[in-house]
Amino acid sequence: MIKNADPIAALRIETPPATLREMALERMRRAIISGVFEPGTRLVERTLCDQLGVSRSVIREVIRHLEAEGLVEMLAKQGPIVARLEWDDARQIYEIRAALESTAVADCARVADEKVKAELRQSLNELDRTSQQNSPLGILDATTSFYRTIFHAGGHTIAWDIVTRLNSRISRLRVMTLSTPNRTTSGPSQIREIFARIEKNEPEAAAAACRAHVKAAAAIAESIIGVDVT
Amino acid sequence: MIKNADPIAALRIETPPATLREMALERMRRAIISGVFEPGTRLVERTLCDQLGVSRSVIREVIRHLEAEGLVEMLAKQGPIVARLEWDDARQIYEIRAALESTAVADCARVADEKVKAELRQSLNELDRTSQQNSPLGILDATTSFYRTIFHAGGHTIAWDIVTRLNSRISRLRVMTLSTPNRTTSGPSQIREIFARIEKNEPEAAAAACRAHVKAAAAIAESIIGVDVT
DNA sequence: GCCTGTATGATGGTATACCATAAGACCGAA
DNA sequence: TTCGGTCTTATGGTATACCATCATACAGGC
Repeated sequence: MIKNADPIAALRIETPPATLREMALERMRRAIISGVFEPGTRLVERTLCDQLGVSRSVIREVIRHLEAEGLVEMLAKQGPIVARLEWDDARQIYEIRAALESTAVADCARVADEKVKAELRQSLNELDRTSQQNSPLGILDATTSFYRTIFHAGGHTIAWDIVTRLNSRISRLRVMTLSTPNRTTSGPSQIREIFARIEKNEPEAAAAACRAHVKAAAAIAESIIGVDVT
Repeated sequence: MIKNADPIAALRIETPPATLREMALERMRRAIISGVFEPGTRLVERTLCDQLGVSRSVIREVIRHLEAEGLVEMLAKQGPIVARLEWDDARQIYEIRAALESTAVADCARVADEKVKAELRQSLNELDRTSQQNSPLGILDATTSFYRTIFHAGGHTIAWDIVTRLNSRISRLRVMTLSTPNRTTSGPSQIREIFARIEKNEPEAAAAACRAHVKAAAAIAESIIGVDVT
């Protein structure tokens, strides 16, 4: 690391990112993603004020943010609700993920050095651990960190933002997908395949493996929710 | 069209989308995209209140939305500024566009019927007209409508949202790119190539043409702003 | 009994008031 | 002249007040 090349920068006092709004945003987002608020649930502003202990200004600004993220929908004359997810949207999201992730994986395979590979290996171990424990949330975290490493290694920070946002929109679906019995075993093996190709620096093969992985996830998702999930 | 199969639906009174916030959002977005507010410009809330004639609540919620869109950055303890665009970000955006647009183009080429092709042809005519007039903004509109048709024909509505949002972040760059002399001629010809492949329903060739088009745009953009645009 | 009109309460849209803080101007002393 | 301190003010963060509107419930007439 070359971090201490600039010791002066290290002196900077970190401003606590602790505006009420940011905290509320984080809580709300997690609440929606983790399913505390079901899709379609009305988000009554004054109620949220009580629940989060902040004023309506804060709540409303948070809702604007979540709206732009696609996690919240505004019904005219009725206010915000947790966005519903139609299968067609989910299908598209999986397609986009396939495109972005396979591109990132390929680039990662091109440039991956030992350091990156070590990080990936660590995520894989975490993945093994969590999938043996049959912990969907843990698997999700491990998978996330695996892909985060890949995207950042290839310099795809913006694509990573997009993927993160898309994933939050299908989070419930992902958890359900991960709970599928055969997924618990096939998922990790597919990810291992991606890593194997990256390790050998084979961009095309890695990308193909990645596309297969996403495609499999999409297929399982479709089989679970079939036509629509409200 | 089977529209009048349900004449009752036609009775529905369209709710005017006219909340102050939505109007303000639209104005602000256009102002930023069209360059009325330069990148880095501070967006002082009270000033905007006067300029738009609305209250701070509205302005702040609009800023939250634009922040989530990536058009506005928040500086801690300083407030919002118009997002700056680093070349690396622009580079990534062009890459993502290449991935999403080529996928959409390929799908469009697979399913395009006469109706879609007619729409595309119309956009192309518009493109010719505007590029002869040397009107960058007109060219942008025509190109946008060309791609919108493509994305919607293939059912890529979410990808279209993403691309739209990404494009707004590099809008200034796009206008500058379009003003380049050789771009004025090469751009339309590349788009015509894409259309020609779609017309013949050749997905692979269409996608390749699309990638070439985006790549060329990115190259010109890079040559213009080189290392960074603040 | 059902339909219609009305009243009331809940809710979102909008505006404004208050506060803490940080940046900049100003001033005085070494 | 320059450094340090203080004061002012601009600004964002937060809370609250007010209003228009919509949904629900209820009452009355056919």
